Formats: sequence, C-alpha cells, structure tokens
Amino acid sequence: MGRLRKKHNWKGRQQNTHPVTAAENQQSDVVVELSGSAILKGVDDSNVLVLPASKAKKPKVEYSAPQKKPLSKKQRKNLEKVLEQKEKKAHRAGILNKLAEVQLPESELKLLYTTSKLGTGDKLYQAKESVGEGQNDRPAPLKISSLRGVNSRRKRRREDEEGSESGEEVSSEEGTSSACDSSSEAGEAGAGDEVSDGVASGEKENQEEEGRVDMKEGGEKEGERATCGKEARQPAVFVPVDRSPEIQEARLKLPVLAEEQVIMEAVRENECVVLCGETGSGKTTQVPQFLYEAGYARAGGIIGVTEPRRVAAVSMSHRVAKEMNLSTGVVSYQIRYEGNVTKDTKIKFMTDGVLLKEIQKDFLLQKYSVIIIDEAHERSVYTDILIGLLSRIVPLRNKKGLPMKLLIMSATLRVEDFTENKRLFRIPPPVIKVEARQFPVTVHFNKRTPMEDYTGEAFRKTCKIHRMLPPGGILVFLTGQAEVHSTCWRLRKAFPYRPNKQHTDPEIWSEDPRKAKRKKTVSLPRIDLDNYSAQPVDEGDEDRQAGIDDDDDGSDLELGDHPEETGQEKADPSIPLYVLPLYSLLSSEQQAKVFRPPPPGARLCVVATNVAETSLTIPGIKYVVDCGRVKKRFYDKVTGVSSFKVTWTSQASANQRAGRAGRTEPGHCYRIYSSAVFSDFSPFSEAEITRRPVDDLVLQMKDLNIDKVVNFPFPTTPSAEALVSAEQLLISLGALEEPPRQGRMVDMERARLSCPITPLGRAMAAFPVAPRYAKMLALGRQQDCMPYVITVVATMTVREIFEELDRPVSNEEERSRLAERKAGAAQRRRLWAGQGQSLLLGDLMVMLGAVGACEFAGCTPEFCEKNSLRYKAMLEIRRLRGQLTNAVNAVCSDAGVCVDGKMVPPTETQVVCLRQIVLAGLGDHLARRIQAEELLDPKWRNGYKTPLLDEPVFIHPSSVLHKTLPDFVVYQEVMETTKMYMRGVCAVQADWIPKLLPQYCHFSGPDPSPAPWFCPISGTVKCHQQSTFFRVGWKLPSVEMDHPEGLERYKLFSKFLLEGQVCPKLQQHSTCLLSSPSTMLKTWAKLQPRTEALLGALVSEKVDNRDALQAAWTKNAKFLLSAYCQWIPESLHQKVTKSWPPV
DNA sequence: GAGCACTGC
Repeated sequence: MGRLRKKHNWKGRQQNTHPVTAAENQQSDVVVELSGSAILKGVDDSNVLVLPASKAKKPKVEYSAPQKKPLSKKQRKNLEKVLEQKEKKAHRAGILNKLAEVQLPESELKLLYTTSKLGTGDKLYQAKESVGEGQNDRPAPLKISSLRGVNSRRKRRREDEEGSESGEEVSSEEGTSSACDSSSEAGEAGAGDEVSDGVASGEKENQEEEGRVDMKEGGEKEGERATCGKEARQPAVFVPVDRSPEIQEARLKLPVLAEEQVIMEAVRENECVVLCGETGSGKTTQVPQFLYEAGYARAGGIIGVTEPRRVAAVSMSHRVAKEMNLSTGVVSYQIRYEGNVTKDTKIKFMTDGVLLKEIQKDFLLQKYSVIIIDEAHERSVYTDILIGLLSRIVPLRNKKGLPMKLLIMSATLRVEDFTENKRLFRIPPPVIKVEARQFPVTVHFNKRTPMEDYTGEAFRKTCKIHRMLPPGGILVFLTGQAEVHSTCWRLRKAFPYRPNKQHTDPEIWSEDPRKAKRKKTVSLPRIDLDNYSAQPVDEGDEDRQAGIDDDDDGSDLELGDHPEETGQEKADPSIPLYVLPLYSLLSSEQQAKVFRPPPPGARLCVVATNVAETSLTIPGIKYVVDCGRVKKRFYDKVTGVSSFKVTWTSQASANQRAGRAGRTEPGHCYRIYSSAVFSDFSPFSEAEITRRPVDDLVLQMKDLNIDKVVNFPFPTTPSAEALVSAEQLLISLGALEEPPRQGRMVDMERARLSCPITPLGRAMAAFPVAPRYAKMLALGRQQDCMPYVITVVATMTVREIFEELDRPVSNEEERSRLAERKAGAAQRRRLWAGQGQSLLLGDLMVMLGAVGACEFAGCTPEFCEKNSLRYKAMLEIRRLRGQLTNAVNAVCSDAGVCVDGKMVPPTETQVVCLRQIVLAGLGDHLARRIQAEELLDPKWRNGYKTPLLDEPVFIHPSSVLHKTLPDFVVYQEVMETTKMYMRGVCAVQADWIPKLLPQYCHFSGPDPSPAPWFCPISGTVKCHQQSTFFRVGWKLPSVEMDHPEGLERYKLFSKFLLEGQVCPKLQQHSTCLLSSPSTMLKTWAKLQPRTEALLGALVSEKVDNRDALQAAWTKNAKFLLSAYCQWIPESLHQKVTKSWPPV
C-alpha cells in the first residue's frame, strides 16, 4: 500500500494540471491580461463578488480578432476610461438606488409593472440590484429611466471612438441600422429565389477581392448610421424577471453570467454571433434569459432555441421556465410529436428538425426575433442546414426591416467552419468564449495500446479501479451492445454480490446493506487522489507506474473467453460492484437505473456506448475508462451499402468522455491507449453531412426553391458524388424534373445538378420521412391501402423494432431462456408473415403484423416483452403513424385517413397493391436471384444480383423470405457484415417492373406479336413490349403498355380510326373504304396520297389517341373530314359530312 | 444460417 500511496503521490504531482478542459482553453491568458488583476484567474466559482468586474472589463475586441497582442497604450487608456466610467456609474446607481427607496412604495410599483406587462414583484429588483451593480452598462431597474439615455449615449460615443480602430466595428451597426432601411427592396420575389440568388451572388463575389467588398459595404453602413442612427438606436430595454433567491444564487456561479454584457453587446451589434463554451458554462439555460431580459421577446417576437435531441429541448424548456419563474406557456418546447407552445410563448426550445420544417412554412421565420442554434459543434445535419439557411434569412430579415439575430453556440473551439466560411458569412461573426465550470479531470494513458482485446483491457482497468481507488462511480466507454453485455457479465462475475447469481436490481443488492458497507470501508483505501495541487502537464506514457497500472500493461494477460481462469478475476464478493449496461436501444426502464443511486455500499459501474457521451449524463461518475474507439456507420457512396466499423474516436470526443468524470467532483479518466495514439486521433469528428446520403436534405432544399444545391452555403459541403446520387434518386422517384437529354454537354451537366422540384416532389417533401418512403405515401391511396402504407413506412423508419436476442449469456439458465425466446420470436414472425401473397410482402408483412398485433393488444409493455418487440420502437411507430396520417390528410384533403388502433389485416388485393407501392418507392433497390447458369462460384448460391454491386447480396437468415428465395425482390438496405445482407426484403413480380419502374427500363420497341391494338377503355394504342433493366440488362417479360410515342403510333391510330375502332359510328363505312386501313402501316403507304392526308392531319393536331381527337373536334368540328373523305367513295361524302364529327 | 453506434422531421 505504501508503494501505492507513493505512486499516487507521484502521479498527483505529475498529472493533475492536465484537466481536459484546460486543453483547449488557451484563451485564459487573454482573460488575465484584460482583467488587469491576475488574482481573478482561477477564482472561478467562488468569486461571485468579483464577477462583475471581469465582465465589464472584457471589451469587444475579445472576438476572434486574428491576433491577440498586449493592450496598446491607447487601448489601455480606453479601458481605464471605461473602468472609471463604470465605477462612477456604479456609484451613481448606488445613489439612485437610495433615491429609489424614497420613491413610490413597492406595492404600488408592482402595480405599475403589471399594467405595463413588464414583470412582477419586489424580490425581483432587489435581486437584480445585487447583480446589477456591476452590470452598469445595462440600465438600472426600471424606475430610473434617466439612466437609459445616458447609457446608450455613452455607449455610442465609445463605439464611435473605437470604431475607427477595429475592423470589426465597421459592420457593427448592421443589425440596428437596417431598421431604417426602407423596405423598398423587399419585393414579392419568392423567398427561396432570393436565397438561390444570394447563393449565386455570394459565389460570384467570392472571386472578387473580398476585403474590398467588405470594406466598401462597411463604409456604406457607416454612412447609413450617420443619417438614420437616431431612429435605429432604440433605448436599451430591461424586462424584469422574478427569480427565486436560490435560483439567483445558483445562477451567479455560472461562468456565462459574467459574460452577459459582452454577449449582449455582441448580439446587439451583429446579426450573427458565435458563442463557445464547454459543458458546464450554463450557456444553454442562461443565454435565452439574457435575451429575454434585453427585450428580444417583447414585440411579439419569440426567442427560438434549437437542440439536437428531443430530451434536451423538453428538459431545457422546463428548467428555464423554472429559473425564470414563468409558466410553460411562456417558456415552451416543440418536438416532433408534441409541444406546449401557446400564443404567449416567448422562449421556445425545439429540436433542429422542427425549425427546419417551420422554414418550409415561413421562410423568413417571422415570428422569431432571435434564433439560437445550440450544440452546433455536434454538426448534426439539420444544424448544418439551419446555419446555412439562417445565414441568408437573417440578412434578408434585416433588409426587410424585421430585425433578427442568430446565435450559434458551440462547446468546442472548432468554429472555423462557421466563421471562416466566406460563403456562409461574408463578414466573419464575432466569437465569444466562455469559461466552463468543470472539475478537473486527470487523464491517464496506457503505455501500450491493446489492438485486439481492448474490452479485456477495459475490464481489467475497471477491476483495478474498483479494488484500489476511493468511492465514486465508474463509467466505461465501449463500442456496442455485445461488448457492453459481455463486459457487464465479466464484471458481475468478478465482483458479485452473490457468487451464484447475477442480479441487476438494486432491491436485491440492498438486501444486506450493512454488510456491504462494512466490506467497502475495509477494502477501499482511504487515499484522496485529488488532494494534490501541483500538477505538471501530460506525461501520459509514464502514468502506468503511477498507481493502479503498476503491475502490467495488460499485454501478457490472455483472458479470452474464460475469465474465470485467471486469478485476477476470481470472484470477490467482498467489494460489491453495481454493474449496469447502457446503450440507446436499451429499454427506458433499464436505462433509468443508471440515474438512481446505487444500492448502499456498492459502487456504481456503468458500461456504456456513446449514448453516455452526449445524450445521457450519469450522476456521480468519478472514473471514466475509455477504450478510445467508436462504432460508426459507413455508407458506400457509389453502391449505397452500409456497414458498421469500429474506429478510433476523435480527440474532441475522447475529451468529452473524460469530461464525464468531472461533473460533480474532480475525477480521473483512464484511457486504455497511449498518448501517442491519442495524438494521432483526428482533432474532431467529421460533420455528419459528409458521411451519409443526402437525398432527404436535397429534397427539402429543392422544396425551398434552392435548385442549385451545390451552391448552398453548407458549413461543410457534402461530397459531389453524394449530391449527384441524391439528385439522381430524386429524379427517378419523380420528385425532380428530368433534365434535358439533348443539348450541349456543359449545359446538360449543369442542368443535372439543378433540377427543379415537381408537384409530386412537393407532396413528398411534406412527408417527414425519407424520399423513397415519401413516394410510397404519395401512391398510397390506391385500393384503400393508405393506413397500411403509413404503417409500413412508419415501421421502416423506426429502427430496430425487434429486440436483440443474440447477446452473450452468463449462464446456462439464461442461455436456454434466450434460446426459447428466439425460437418463439422466429415462430411469431412466420405467423405474422402469413402465407401466399401476404408472405411475399416478406419482412414488411412481418413488421405490419407485429404492429397490428401490438396495437390490437393495446400496445402494452407486457405484450412487447412477450413478443420480443421493443416497446420504445412501438410507441415511436404509433406516434409516427399519427403524424404521417395528419400529413397525408393535409396534403390531400379528401384522403380522410385515420389511425385505426384495431387495424384489420390487409386483403390479398391490398397486399398485392402494397407490394407494388413498395416496388415503386424502392425501385433502385431491386435485386434478382442469381440464375443457375450464372452460378460461377458456389459461394453465390442463393445469392442475388443488384444493378450497382459486382458482388452478390443475400437474404438475411432472419428474413421470412430466407427460404422462399423469390426471383425478384426489393430491399430496404444492404448491410455488410460477414456477407452482404439485404434487410427489409419484399418479393415483387417481374412483370410489374417495366410498368412501375419505366424510368429504370430500356424498352426494345413494340413486339410484332401480338400486334398493337386499340384499347376501347383507355382510347389509346396499346402494344406488348420487352425491356431490360438498366445497367444489368436483365430481360424483363413482355408486358402490355401504351404504344411508345412517335409516327408509328399515329399510323396505328389512323388505321384503328378507319376500321371504326376509335369511333364506332365510322364502322358502317369500313366495308367500302377505297384502300385497306392496313395500308397506313405499309412501307409503300406514301404512294397513296390519302394516307398522307390522314396522317398529316393527325400529326398537325397531335392526335394519336381518342381524347386528343375529341379535343380537336371541340376546337374544330370539321377536323379530319376532308382527309377521311379521301378514303370513301364520293357518294358517301354528303352523308358523312352531315353526321361529322362521328361521335 | 445470423453480429446495428448515435440522432432529428
């Protein structure tokens, strides 16, 4: 122990100054220098009293000005002047406050507030005063109105002085000055057009000297300000908020509060501001409040905040409402399926997708005065698109005299994609940095990096932590469900409460708490690892010596699958460990366990995937074990094949994981890889938009009339291939207009990437699902199929509706239980799939059956459990069905669909119809069974060929069609594991393909036999035609279809006309025709003038079907009469003329 | 004959 202790000491000295949070906080120097009193640094959460000073002393130059030098003489002078003024102001505020005491009694003041709808209560301004003292640039409490003018006047003077020095100041008045911009320019042009214009012009200007453009514009702005600055300058506003003293106190500890002044000034002076602050800075909860207090929600405008996750939107809205002492009708949220927004809502938290949908309805987002994009560093696709759109919307709004602000909030300092992207913001937005309040986390690296058995190493590290280190929860980061479960199992085995039984329920754990507690105090050393203050920087490779890593680096332990063989893992019930798995697909019930305190005496150990990195925060974690890897989905851009691979994580992500150890107290992070490996990690993870297909995004943008998606100001542009294939797919689905097939190559190329949206595309864009599924919804009305199509689409959209039953098991009992469940699940799938047509709908029928059965049983957790369905997935499907039903009814008002809880199974006809609709949506996902003669390799047995892949794909063994092996199938996706497997398979008939997917087929021309014929029902010329499927040239059966357009069709039509098939009234003359009608088709037909006369008349009016003929006669009753007369004897002319047209 | 991280409309 002594040795250990010494080593802890060593480590303490060596390591502790390397809290992860400090790694990127280089700006702390700046803070010191500006604050003028070095003592302030490091006095973080306990120095409430000094906060105002540091706040006031941070001038705007702190923005991402390219270089940061010590203050110049002039600047210092300015600073001193400002400080002096502030001091005076504070003094004056004090006096005024005293004056205030002799003003109206508070009870009366209260009344005044309420009448002016400005807030409530006395507590409020007392509280405000205590904060307000330092915030002297902000107007003092309401009652003293004289200060306002003073403030803004002084402020303006100062700005004018500074303006000449700082380049960024030049544009600073944009936001306010634009208010006096007359809206003369605000034409009626569609908003979307303006965007594409903006995009185009932005691009053009990019090629010019940018600096000059900016300067010039700045100059103009300056001029504008001179002329209309007076109106633009609104008096500063303060909307009071009545916070409870506890809230007020807690708030004061948040670092972001010290920056309120800086932030609000920046917001006032800029259209767009970037705010960087790590977790714990309080920006998400406080910044909306700053804006509210500054009056941004006064004039009916809403402060909108977007979050990348639903839980965050909901919980943040509740928290902010509570902090502000306002109802949820004022501080509200909106997520996909629900919300509590009212007409009184002032602050609205929502998921990013919700705002994107709102832009579709109102491009200018007129009800918002500010949009805050939170967690922009996560770079979710919607966040990226929103930033791109808002970079155009905000200037547009200001131009139209409807001022709007954009705040981008990010946890990391990687914001160059936003600030340095000239296409996005021509004038780089200012960047404000906020310190985070995090406890220090000491990072320990392994000396060696296990390449194979990292789960084993994670396990061993966890064991050591548990054996040797003081109390505190352990969080282990692994990559997937299977790893999580097997590691849980090994840990439980190593530290069981009862050696014979594995339990996870705290109730069982707490059976004998006294015993456990006693054991704990005995077995855990009383060393406080955080008790060292001198902490040199990274010496990662050596820290294995510093304590728990002392015995080895894990390389010589072959743990394999039999952990019980190694002495180290001998079950040790004396120190109980409360082990819990955590991953996204886990039931809510199981997930909730990690938030409850562990049973008394036991240490909490959560083995988690990436959910614990951002989505869920587990309380009480002191130790993090990081395997350094993530499982990521990969898409092949060309073939569309998905696969999951485990890769190294990024530095930012590893730091985020480490940060999870420092939420409640100082913590430790054990990285089971070397610091050298860490330094090889990429600094940040790639933006999601570069890693996935973008067809849905492209459709959304086209719906906003952004035709040239390549020119869209993406923070990070998706690859050209991804954009091309998205456009291609959308054209095939009929959502975009087909580009011209002739013309100059350059023009064609250009047109290919800027196809406008079709009416069908608009309808599809209204459905909040992937375009392929949206197409199915658009077709779903036939045969009363809509409720089924909606359900099928909903199930395909919700991931993983079946429970994963292949997890590792801990004992024989569990193994047999799981095997039983698996068998039961397989049986139910077959049952749900049914027979005949129903079975051919395949996996989609299974999903439909599962949802139907579940809903029929009332969608209870018990039913799901019994049938191995994921309850969460079933709830999501239910809600999605509701949403899609509403969307369908909205698009098509006479559809009249409703959600039927007790949905009866579809009829045979309906199933056929469903399969055809699915084929129409998944046309590019068609596969054909490999024929016997093509079977070159035995490995290809039972394989399928697809147009885009050279290799065969297979029907997954879990599919109900695994043994059926239909000739043609469509699939939801191809996933590569041990083989290329199709998921979500549905059988289709070969003869449907040319009919439903003509865009993918090459037609050979009408078959000679049977000869083309006239269809009396449709009134058109029909024929049989053969075709082949694109790229692969699969021969498709000859099918009946409309005769292809062209001269031949006119000839055939005239033949049928002469025969009396088109107009039965002409039949009576068919026996006395001067030539046979079939003359029309002869190669020598031209020798007879009457053929030419007839054909010429038809062609001139484009008449090759009955409807067109009717239309021509409506226009001109004598149409075709003379041409027809050439075919009959003169004796009949009069009679025919009399009864013309023969309808 | 089997292996899916995480999100949002």
